[in-house]
Amino acid sequence: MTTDEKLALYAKALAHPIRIQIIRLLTGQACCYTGDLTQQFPIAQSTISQHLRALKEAGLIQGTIERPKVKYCLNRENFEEAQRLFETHLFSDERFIKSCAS
Amino acid sequence: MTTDEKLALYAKALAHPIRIQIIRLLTGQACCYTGDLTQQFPIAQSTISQHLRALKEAGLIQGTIERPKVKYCLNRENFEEAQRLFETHLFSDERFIKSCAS
DNA sequence: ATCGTTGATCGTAAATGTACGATGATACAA
DNA sequence: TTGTATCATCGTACATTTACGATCAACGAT
Repeated sequence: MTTDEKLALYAKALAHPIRIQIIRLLTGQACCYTGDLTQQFPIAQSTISQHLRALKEAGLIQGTIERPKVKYCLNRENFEEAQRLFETHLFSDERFIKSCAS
Repeated sequence: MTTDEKLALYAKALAHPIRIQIIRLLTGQACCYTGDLTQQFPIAQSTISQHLRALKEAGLIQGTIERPKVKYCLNRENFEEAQRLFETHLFSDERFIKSCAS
């Protein structure tokens, strides 16, 4: 998978306000449970679960079972990779801006 | 529109490899024409045009007519806002990581 | 053994995204 | 006027996303 494809997948995982809020929550605290989120957001539990799966499949979070709950944390390694990709491959101003081609 | 919604919209605009590549191209040079992109990418011209519209509607690029071509540039103001939002609202490590709740 | 709690998964409907070829619009050139 | 070049838009087909309620699975408690 190319860098651009990776970047696009991370961006896709973040392309919904609920998922942004979940990620923001998890950068501000160590972890949370599915139940915390279903209380906090006015959407169905099954929809929350879907968003959590999207974030998990993108590698941005990980869940561990703590019966009867499931605890979610940031996957710090991948989250930092995403951060690094955005910063160095998209937002970097370091490159010389060439004059207009053709 | 909330900050999270803005972030999600910017992320959505970036959620495709072609659009990532277009943005990357435009951070490395001042501008490009639609024709440059249709040559460079192995997809139909109408599809390129669609991706350009998505980026334009998200505010990340802007086009100006230079008959018979159309010149696209980054919308620096909004692009920097996107950058700032990602850095300060998503990727910032500055906040204290609280211990696990509930 | 049955119940209760928690959260994932299924089935489904509506909306959105992605790709293509065809067509339309604009203005310059012959 | 009739082409030519460039790019947007239309129409369309297929896939994906998003949302919901219903159901399932796991396991501790009664």
